Amino acid sequence: MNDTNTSVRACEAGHKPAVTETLARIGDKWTVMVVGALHQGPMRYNQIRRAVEGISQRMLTLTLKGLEEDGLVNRTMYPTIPPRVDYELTDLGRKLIVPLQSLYDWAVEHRPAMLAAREKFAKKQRKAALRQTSFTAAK
Amino acid sequence: MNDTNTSVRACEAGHKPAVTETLARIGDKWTVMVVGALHQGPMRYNQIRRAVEGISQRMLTLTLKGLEEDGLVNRTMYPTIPPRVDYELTDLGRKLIVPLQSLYDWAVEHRPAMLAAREKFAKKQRKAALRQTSFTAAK
DNA sequence: CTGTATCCACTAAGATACTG
DNA sequence: CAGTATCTTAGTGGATACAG
Repeated sequence: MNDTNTSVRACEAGHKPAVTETLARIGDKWTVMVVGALHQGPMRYNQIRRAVEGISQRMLTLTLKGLEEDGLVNRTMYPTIPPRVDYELTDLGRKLIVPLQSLYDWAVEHRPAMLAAREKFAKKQRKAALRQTSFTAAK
Repeated sequence: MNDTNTSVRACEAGHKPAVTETLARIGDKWTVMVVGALHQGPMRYNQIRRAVEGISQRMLTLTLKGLEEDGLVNRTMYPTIPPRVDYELTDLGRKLIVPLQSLYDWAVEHRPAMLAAREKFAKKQRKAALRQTSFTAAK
């Protein structure tokens, strides 16, 4: 979501910046959730807000602006009273769903393994901590 | 990288937390780059550091610890002098490369479109800004 | 060589209040 | 309804120094 000042010079090799930069946008937590919500069709501001449930106005506005800037969503404003603004995925945005979906699938499929690994890791850490205490016990 | 306190209750529908949580880990900038570097095979600490080029010791250590905790990389320590520590992707980590790759491909393929969209957006913003100045001119 | 610990700057994000 | 503005806080990340 930030400018490309700090992120870009982080890596110089080849076209890796492309991934980094792109991931910085679409890998963002709120971005993913908003795109996910919008997947179902065009939505209004407060509809998205309710769908995502937990996002603040600020973050929703920023996220939508970023997505619009990158041509991933289309913003249509009806200057009626009360005002009405629709957001919908562009072609580009819809294409993004594909890799996002595969990431989603990976997450769903391998989350048990990750949780198990974390359990196991925690146990190893406890044993290591115990070994430490026996050294530092006196103090 | 944070705990699941703020993130989880953000969405309530189905198993969406899985994505959120997982994305928080693997969508991280450094995580992606480290996994990418490790893709080529087992590497030592400073090898990774040089490969990623731009990562600080702190972030590399934190990233590796997170990856190890989630069972994505394997850490092998040889208590020799000087010490030597190898990191390599686990099976789980190698599987992660697949969706990551599709995201990478998406980034490479559609980055031009995104950049173009950003250009176009900037122009629209400039016009809007000009309209503003004519209103606020006096002040 | 492979880390850990401390300090510091920055900014991202939430809460709140206000505008068109 | 759809935002914008501002304040405050918590976390991220870098630099440096030091330890095993």
